[in-house]
Amino acid sequence: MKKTRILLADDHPIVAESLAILINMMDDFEVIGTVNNGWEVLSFVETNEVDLVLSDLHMPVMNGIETTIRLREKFPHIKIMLLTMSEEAAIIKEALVAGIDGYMMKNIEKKELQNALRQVANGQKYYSQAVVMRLAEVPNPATASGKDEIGEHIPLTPREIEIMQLIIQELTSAEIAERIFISPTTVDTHRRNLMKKLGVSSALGLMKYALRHGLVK
Amino acid sequence: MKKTRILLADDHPIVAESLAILINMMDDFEVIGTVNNGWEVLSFVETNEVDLVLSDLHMPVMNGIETTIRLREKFPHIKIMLLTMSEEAAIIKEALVAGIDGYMMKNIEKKELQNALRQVANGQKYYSQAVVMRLAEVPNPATASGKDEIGEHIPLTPREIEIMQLIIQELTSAEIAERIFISPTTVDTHRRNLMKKLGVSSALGLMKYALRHGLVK
DNA sequence: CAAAAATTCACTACTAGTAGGTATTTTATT
DNA sequence: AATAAAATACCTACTAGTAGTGAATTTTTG
Repeated sequence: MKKTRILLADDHPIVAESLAILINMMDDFEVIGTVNNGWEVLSFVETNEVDLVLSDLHMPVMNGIETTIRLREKFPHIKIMLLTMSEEAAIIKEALVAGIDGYMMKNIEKKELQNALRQVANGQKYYSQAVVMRLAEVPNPATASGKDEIGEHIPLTPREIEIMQLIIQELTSAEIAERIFISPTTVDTHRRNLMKKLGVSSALGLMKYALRHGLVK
Repeated sequence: MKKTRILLADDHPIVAESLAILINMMDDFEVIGTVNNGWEVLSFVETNEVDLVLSDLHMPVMNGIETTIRLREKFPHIKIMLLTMSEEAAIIKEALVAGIDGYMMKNIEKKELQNALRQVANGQKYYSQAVVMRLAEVPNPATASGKDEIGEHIPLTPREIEIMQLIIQELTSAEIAERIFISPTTVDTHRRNLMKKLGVSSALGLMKYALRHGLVK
């Protein structure tokens, strides 16, 4: 089986070297070169057969995104992954628009890196959890704080969920009763039980809860 | 090597069946059961050794997110992946908050599914490209149709917007009046004008409009 | 089977919201 | 200054939702 030929781009020699060692330990990849910036990437691929570029985002002469865009123009078949310290959403989005094949944080483990490389070499995309979390504006469970905004989970019965969804569809209690063949007073009972359980005092409160907990789209 | 035991949850039998066949063709996974909704997931895992739940998002009795939350409480070791048609950012975010291990569109290929399953079974997370693209608010090059369901834009006055936001915060007309130093009857007038303008007939309708048009977060 | 949970229904009472109409004052625009 | 748009305010009337309590029945669970 032919090894995937990787070009490393990083302005920190130590990082590049250790990455090269790590990758060369994998038996389906080989690092065929390391360069220090985007310009060198472009000139390297002119004269060498490269399958995948694994690049840092921040580089002195030409950064990873700029490099991606230019590489895409002349060598659309070459895969490009960014390996970076930055988690800024704006930057991640730029990279995605530029057509990046993968985006990872530098704190990943060997195994994950291998998976990521395989996936991208295979024509798929790869984005690490931290990237997705940042885009979703969800605090990274590993990195930070602890409590999240969703609040505790309160168990609702199937019937309650059903009725809540109908309430949110703006049906009146009478209409709900007709729809599911129960008495209007029963609907009101469920309604009150729901509000009491969830600690809200109106249909709006129910809707907010439902939205936060994915009970409705 | 022990196979990873997978439980499928999907309310469409055809989907579940074909998925089961597909997965059973992989030699490191086996489908040990298929169920139709979230409740059945919860009862199934009570009596069976399940390593990974591969679930649809939209299910009649209990949807994928709700299921995730409840499963996390009692069986934190079980991996959960959502396989769905929905690409709505809000839903994806809910799923992430709920602690989902993977999120994929239903249009993926076998190979990608296998990668995803391996990755998650291995303790990592997996998110398909469409998911990340949606979160980044980048139009998916593959899917990208264009128009979305936002509907026409109706001009609201600043005061109306202000009052609508207060309504959505679940303040009563009296409270709103007190807050912004006008008469309760005036608040009611704005309220009615809003509903008439937007063609809705309740505060819930107002909230839905506000959500669709980004007037509230 | 027995206990617990869920679902069902009814009664009363109160209140906030919905619906319609009308009218004055203030602010913005030409 | 004149007109249009927005914001203000009140009236009546009706209705749907909110709140408390109590209880019977069915389903689920141990």
